[in-house]
Amino acid sequence: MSVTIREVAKKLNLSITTVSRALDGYDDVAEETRQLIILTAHEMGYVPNQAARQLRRQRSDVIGYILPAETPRFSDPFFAEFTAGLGDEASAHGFDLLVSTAPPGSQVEQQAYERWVHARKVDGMVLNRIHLRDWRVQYLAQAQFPFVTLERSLDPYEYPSVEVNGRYWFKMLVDHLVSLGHQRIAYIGAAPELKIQTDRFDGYRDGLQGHGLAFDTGLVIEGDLTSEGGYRAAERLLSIPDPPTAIACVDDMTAIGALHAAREMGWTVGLDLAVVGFDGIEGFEHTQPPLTTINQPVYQIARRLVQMLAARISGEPLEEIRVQIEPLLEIRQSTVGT
Amino acid sequence: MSVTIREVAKKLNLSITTVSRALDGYDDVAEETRQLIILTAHEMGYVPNQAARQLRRQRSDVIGYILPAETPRFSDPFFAEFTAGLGDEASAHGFDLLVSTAPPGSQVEQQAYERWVHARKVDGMVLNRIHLRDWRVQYLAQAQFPFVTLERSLDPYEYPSVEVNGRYWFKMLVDHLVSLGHQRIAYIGAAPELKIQTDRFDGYRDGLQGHGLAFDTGLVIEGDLTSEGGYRAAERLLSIPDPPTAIACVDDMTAIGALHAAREMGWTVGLDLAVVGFDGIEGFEHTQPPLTTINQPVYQIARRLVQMLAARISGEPLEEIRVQIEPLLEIRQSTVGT
DNA sequence: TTGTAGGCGTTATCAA
DNA sequence: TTGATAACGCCTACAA
Repeated sequence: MSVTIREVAKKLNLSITTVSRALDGYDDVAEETRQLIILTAHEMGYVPNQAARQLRRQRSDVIGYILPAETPRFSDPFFAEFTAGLGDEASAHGFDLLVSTAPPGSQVEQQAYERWVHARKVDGMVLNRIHLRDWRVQYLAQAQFPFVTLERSLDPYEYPSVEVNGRYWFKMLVDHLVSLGHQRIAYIGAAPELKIQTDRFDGYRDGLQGHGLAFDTGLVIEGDLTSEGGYRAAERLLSIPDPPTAIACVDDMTAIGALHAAREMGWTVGLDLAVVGFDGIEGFEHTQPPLTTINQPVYQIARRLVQMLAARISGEPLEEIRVQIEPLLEIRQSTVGT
Repeated sequence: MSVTIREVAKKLNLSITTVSRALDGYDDVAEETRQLIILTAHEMGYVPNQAARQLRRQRSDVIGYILPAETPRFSDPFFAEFTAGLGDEASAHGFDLLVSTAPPGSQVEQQAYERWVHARKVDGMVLNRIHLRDWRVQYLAQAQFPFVTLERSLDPYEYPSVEVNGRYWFKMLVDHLVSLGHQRIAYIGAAPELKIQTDRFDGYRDGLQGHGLAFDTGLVIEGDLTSEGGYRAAERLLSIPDPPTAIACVDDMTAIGALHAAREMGWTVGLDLAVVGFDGIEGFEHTQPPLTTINQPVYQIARRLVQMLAARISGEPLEEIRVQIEPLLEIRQSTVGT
């Protein structure tokens, strides 16, 4: 076993109280004593036991993130970039990051939240892929447990969040497509209970309506936020008698799949077909062809979330509780191919 | 605060012992009592406090991974895929994954190891980017703390690891290049203390020697395993009077940078210049042009490591302590462009 | 089959 | 400035 505070105290003929306080930097320990303690503790290789400290102080200095995915995929670039931001900013605040993965709405997910939140394994949680009505938000809000979210549910609670106006910016994408002359614009979406789906789909319809274009349910397909889903959906869309000239995808992963399908079916994306995504995932500017998208700074958003969470945990007031992030319309060759 | 075992016991007029045992599935509790306890505990929303349990049982059910990077980048595809494997397999064994990031050899790194290992925040550690002599390996081995590594240091300890024969497979890359007629083959490497650098560089020289090609120090540059490093190195290599016709890169990220630099300088990679990488990072088959590389299953490797670590932690014997993984030579257009 | 009690290693209260 | 001592919540001999 490791060396305990008791052993350090015994060696110095001091009480554990004094040792503890010296090490924690209280000012009611004689400077001389403090130096001696610090030195000896270091020499003996003393490191405070985290479990004991945690039990006593009622906090863990850990924040948690449970990746909401059917099949656990940290390697999805969105999650990778998001997790990166969480990890980096957490370190900066003296927190460690505990991660896991669970299918949304599953038993596993509930148990994970219980184990972490209720059992105090973490001091705060980060959520994304929020649902219109989200049990996680309800659970955490009711438990009065610190948490932050990317996007907000409709549940009426006060909690810090970062948002991007998906409706407004998706409309921008449609505007862009229309300005290029497109009239038949398809939409590949996601599960209807997801906040981003609702928002972006609304933006899609706003866009059509704004230009007097008819809304055609035959041009709307539900994907699953993976490239496979995008692939299958695009395959279907491009096989109908009167195929669309443009495909607007709810996110970049979906768009990648659509690009892939289109290429395989002999279309030249950027010329006879336009494809757009939403997210601005790093690295996706190198797809073939480069993808037109709404670029939101995922990494920065994650860091911002952790900053807010840290403030929440330490009880500091937040200047802004609902942060609005402005993304950028990034026009690339998937819509304006040479 | 959350509800404690004591409150459950009080409510049922039972001792906490009985409650504890019933919940932990011991068989010396009357079936009737057990059912009642389980029901009430659930109703009251009781979840055992992790800190207390951890303090008592002397384990945390957490495994740790500290990302060895100068600047914290979880979004580097290698780390993303690696972390993905760790997280997924950890879940499967009932472990959570604690992640952080620290510059190799830094104070921060040492402190992180102390905090996690010595202070028992984790039950085991996963290491990669191993050095020829690696203080982490020495530290953990001497502390008799469970850990596993991707690649092995030369330190003489017994510990589970997964390896890929970098020397052998890098030679395969060179063989491939030579078979295409290349005579001036450059090498962009990494810091010399890294095991992968030594191995792969040895393979590079083996390759040259095997074909009677001279080793030219002017064609060797040290990169840093980032695409920026690869970019700068390739820029220099392609600016010398008698530039190489092929560039072999120590890893895929470096190769991406090299591709980028070459393209910007007007070379057509695959035709007037060949570029190869090493790692087989998922998604890099879509670079422009697709990258010839040694494809090692990073995700699978990570999972295997966690399996071994889990066995180590629970004290189960390991059938194999040094696992050798066979990667694949993946020939793509960066060497055989159309 | 159930209960009592000690201790895991800290921190914090209070007294000296 | 320092020291006894009581929690924190749980598990587990051991006793009943």
